Amino acid sequence: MNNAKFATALHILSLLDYSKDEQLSSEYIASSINLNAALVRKEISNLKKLGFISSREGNGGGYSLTRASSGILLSEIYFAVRQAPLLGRTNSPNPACTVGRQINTHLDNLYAAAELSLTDKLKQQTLADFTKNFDPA
Amino acid sequence: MNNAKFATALHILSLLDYSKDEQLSSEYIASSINLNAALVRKEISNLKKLGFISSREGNGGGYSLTRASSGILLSEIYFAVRQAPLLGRTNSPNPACTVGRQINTHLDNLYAAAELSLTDKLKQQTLADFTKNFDPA
DNA sequence: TGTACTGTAACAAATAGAATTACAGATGAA
DNA sequence: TTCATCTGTAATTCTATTTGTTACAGTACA
Repeated sequence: MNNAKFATALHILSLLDYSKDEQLSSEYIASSINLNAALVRKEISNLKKLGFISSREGNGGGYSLTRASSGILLSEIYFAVRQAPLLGRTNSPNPACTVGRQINTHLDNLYAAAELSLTDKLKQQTLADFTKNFDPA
Repeated sequence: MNNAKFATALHILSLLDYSKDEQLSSEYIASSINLNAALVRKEISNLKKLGFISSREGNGGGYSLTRASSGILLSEIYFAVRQAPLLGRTNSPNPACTVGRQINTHLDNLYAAAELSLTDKLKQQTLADFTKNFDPA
């Protein structure tokens, strides 16, 4: 995870939670994140598929949360943007070597356990918990 | 962490632990990982600085572990190769926006807590624990 | 003195990520 | 009905990161 997807997704969702009653445009969101509006729409398209966000096209349209932020776990957001193993990819080692032949199995187990401890932690906090950190000013 | 550094480092250290009494050459290690020998030497140069490995130049030279594998925590290996925040980088949001101005502080806190839960997990296992998973065949 | 190594730098290639542009389609309002 | 304002999405370029390659100086054993 060397990209900014998690930060971007959480920023988007925080904004939508923070402005619960309005539809926010991709342009507005993009200017808050300081990112291209098309990229925002792309990331939102992913978050829509997963049911976090709904959109309205056309004049006056925009985005809003579909679920209560108090029910959205940060771990769900993590899974929504996760695209690669947390600890990086593995190599394609030499099967003729005792260590090479077995290491990816052991790495996979280790990575799974490590990632689980991280997601367990993220499970303890909701989007609502996160957004209530923000000072209204 | 979208690279294979952790897997590579752990592979190198596993080999050295597995062949405790011999000096292994970068060529040998590279062929087990299926990686270029110069890259192996480069990663080893990092692990040397941190005291995990010592080397001997010249004919018959190579690499060996300097510390007992039972005293090397997997969390130490993680820190040795860590180069970016685990959950990815943050954006450079708009300071004129209430959310934008504050989000990186909150993200940093969250990232720190999440990473800690992962490293705590890795702390529970040593290199020796890891290598004893390997069947000798 | 030759051979087998490490150490390291310079460079090239491949891949991934981010940014840009463009435009079709939807929708509300004048 | 027509205009302006949006979303949705694809195509493309740009940039950074990661990996791979080559080369060669320096070290040490035989």
